[in-house]
Amino acid sequence: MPARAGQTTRKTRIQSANRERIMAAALEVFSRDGFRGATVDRIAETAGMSKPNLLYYFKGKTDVYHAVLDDQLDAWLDPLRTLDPDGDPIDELRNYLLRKLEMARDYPRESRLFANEIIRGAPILGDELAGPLKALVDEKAQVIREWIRVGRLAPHDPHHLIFAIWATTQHYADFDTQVRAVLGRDGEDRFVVAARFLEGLFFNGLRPR
Amino acid sequence: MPARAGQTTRKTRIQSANRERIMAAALEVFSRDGFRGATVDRIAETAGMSKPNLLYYFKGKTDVYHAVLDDQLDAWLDPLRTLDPDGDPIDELRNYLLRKLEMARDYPRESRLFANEIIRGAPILGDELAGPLKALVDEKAQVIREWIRVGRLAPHDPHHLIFAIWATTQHYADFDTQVRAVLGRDGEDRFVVAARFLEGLFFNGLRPR
Amino acid sequence: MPARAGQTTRKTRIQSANRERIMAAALEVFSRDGFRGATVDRIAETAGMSKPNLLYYFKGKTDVYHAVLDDQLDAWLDPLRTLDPDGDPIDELRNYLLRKLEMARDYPRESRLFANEIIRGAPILGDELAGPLKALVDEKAQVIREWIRVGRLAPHDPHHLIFAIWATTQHYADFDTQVRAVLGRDGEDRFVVAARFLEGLFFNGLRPR
Amino acid sequence: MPARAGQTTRKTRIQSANRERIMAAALEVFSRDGFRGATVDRIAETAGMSKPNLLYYFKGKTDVYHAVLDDQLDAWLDPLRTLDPDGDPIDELRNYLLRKLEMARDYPRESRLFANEIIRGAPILGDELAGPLKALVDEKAQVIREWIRVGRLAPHDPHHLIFAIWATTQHYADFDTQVRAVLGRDGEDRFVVAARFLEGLFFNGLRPR
DNA sequence: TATGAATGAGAATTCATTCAT
DNA sequence: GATGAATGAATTCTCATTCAT
Repeated sequence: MPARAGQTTRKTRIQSANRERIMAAALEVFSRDGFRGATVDRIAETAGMSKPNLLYYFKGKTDVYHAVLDDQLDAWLDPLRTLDPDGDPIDELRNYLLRKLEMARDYPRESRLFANEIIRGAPILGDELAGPLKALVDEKAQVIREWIRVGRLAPHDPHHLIFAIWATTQHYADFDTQVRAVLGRDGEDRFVVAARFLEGLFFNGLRPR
Repeated sequence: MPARAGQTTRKTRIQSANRERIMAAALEVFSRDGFRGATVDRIAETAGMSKPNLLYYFKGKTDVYHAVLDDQLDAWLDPLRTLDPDGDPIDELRNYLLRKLEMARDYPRESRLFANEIIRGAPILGDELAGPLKALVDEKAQVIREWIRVGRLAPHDPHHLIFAIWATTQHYADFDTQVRAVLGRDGEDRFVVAARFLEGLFFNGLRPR
Repeated sequence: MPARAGQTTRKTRIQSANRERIMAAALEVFSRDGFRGATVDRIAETAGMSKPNLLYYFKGKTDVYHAVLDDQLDAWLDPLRTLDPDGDPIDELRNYLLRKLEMARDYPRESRLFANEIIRGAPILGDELAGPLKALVDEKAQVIREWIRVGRLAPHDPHHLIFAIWATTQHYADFDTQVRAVLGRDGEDRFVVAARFLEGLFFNGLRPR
Repeated sequence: MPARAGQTTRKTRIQSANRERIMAAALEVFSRDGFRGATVDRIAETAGMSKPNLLYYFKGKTDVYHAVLDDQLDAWLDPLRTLDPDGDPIDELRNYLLRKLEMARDYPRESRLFANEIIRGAPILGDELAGPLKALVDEKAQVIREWIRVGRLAPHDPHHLIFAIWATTQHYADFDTQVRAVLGRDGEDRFVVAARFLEGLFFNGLRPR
């Protein structure tokens, strides 16, 4: 292997390793403090590097923020993409619901990152929402609509159904502080109860059958 | 009545009028920009007064923030308080749900104010959540539990039911940007559809009956 | 006199006094170090105030720079404006030349300020040059052209004549360091000699008559 | 020739080639942005090499600046050196004047480089001005003085005559922005008109003969 | 020689808060 | 009560220079 290739590889490794360290730190800080609340200093410190060195890898605070959002968006929307038109409607939606809940449990920072961004009015992600996200949701709404048409699902507005799944699951990440405060320290794991509850709510509703 | 008393009264009136102007402005600014993003300058400007004058009425930015949160909290929790143990369970919960949705429509700033606070980890409201809020929710959970016990409601975890109502309704305030982006400009008023959808979801569930 | 008026007056006085202090300091610093070389810190220090206080009066470094340029431009062009079409051509031009030389002697900072700006490509003053300045020069060029037409002045391009007057006089301000270095410490006051020389050069030329 | 020697030779060639590339880039950047406004990054980029590599050839920004000034100074003063005591005074001065004007046209960056340096107070070139430059000017002033003494030139201060030639010619490089703005887009080439004008001014003066 | 990586010292600007009247 | 003036503590970002290879 020629020296050049070796050099290039090592450089690239440091580059990507450092970019990843920064983005991990940025996820941590942005999700906790929001865009305005976050400081480059804190991100650099969290990433274990000097501020100017961080700015060697990213043009500025906004650039880092942008990169983190972009980096996470795909993974964040992945569960919805897997909703299979050919699967069993109840199974598909249950899986989606539970997978979203798992993500709220396992990736609360990502959830809060997006929550912060959207509450702010999505200054960065605005186009992404109106473009790719809307397209994806519209597509899946059509799937749900078809399921309803063939009588395999009770008739409900499909867009708002998706909103409801987002809202109820991400609530356990975004509003975790409140959930914990209200539930107190005792009792079963909140995510286990939440899973059971949401399944019951979504598929059977509150009215006794 | 002596002049002194009159003066005092007038001062008090100006005092409370100005405090209200400030808090209205602060609600506007804090809900839009978050705590860190908000500036005292902006609040003062929105309130139509000078910054030092604002700080004559409140000790500092945090103090204003505190006051606004406190001021709104009662009104914010009011709907839950009206949940009547002696009413019809379905009616009571429907009313609660719809009232919360109306509040998301009519008072989105309050919703975002609390959303921002809680996502940040409720640095100010922490005690309020673990104290009065938990007490209120526990009390109403007991009411729901009783309704379930007597078979007038399908068995679901009452705390998580309340979370679900909060999550699904406040979603239309906090994540309004995303909701609008996904729904696009056409179609029926989103709150009308949301009301119909949530009623259907909560009481009947997705499974065809 | 009502209290209001008194207050307003005092405020205005501090305001304008401080703005003047800042602009005097800025003239000093910008003319010495150029726009890039100047620092707000230095200007503030020279003005005897804190940096944030300076920024209370001006939006930023560029704003101060702008203000100083605007402030000086009028005075700087004043001599040219006084060129009187009805006066004696030789007298008028001699007066203009000598007045410009006096300004180079008495206001070298202003001269260098503009020199710096124009060498940089006149990023701020560009429009001013192509607009008002060009108009003024064109007008006076017409006057000179008329003097030539009636035979009271040897035929020379009037625009370039004005350039030559600018160049030769401002040279003693802008390139003072070089002038002093070349002339050394001894000898007659350089401005006295310059005045005599320029008068001789401009009106008689080098060729023996 | 041994391999070692060949290598050394090649290195030296690369060395001097790179030093020249750097200095060419530095001339470009320093003349445009001034010393403070110029960045090593920009010079390196313009030279097509990395910043650390540039700093391998020069100790620092100041060192590059120094080198460029030194490099250009000789060429810059060359026209004055050619002023021939034995030539025809009018011809000699005309040639000098026109050659300086050509240099302003063809090497405006060099002119601006020195202009910037001298306006700043010649922090680097100071000694050069008071030493070699003064000596050269004094020598040529003596030549001019002799021409005057024998009546072949009208009596004018020789130092200031040289200043006037510098000022009027370099004006077209240093203040090019202003010259263009005032002259507008139309009309004859400004250097052609300037040459004709300066010749007329310097040798005949403004007063009709 | 050459360069990717790293950093300390600024520099501009913002902002909560205080001072003085 | 009200406000113009003032400031210290950040905070973002730039840049000359050094390090390590």
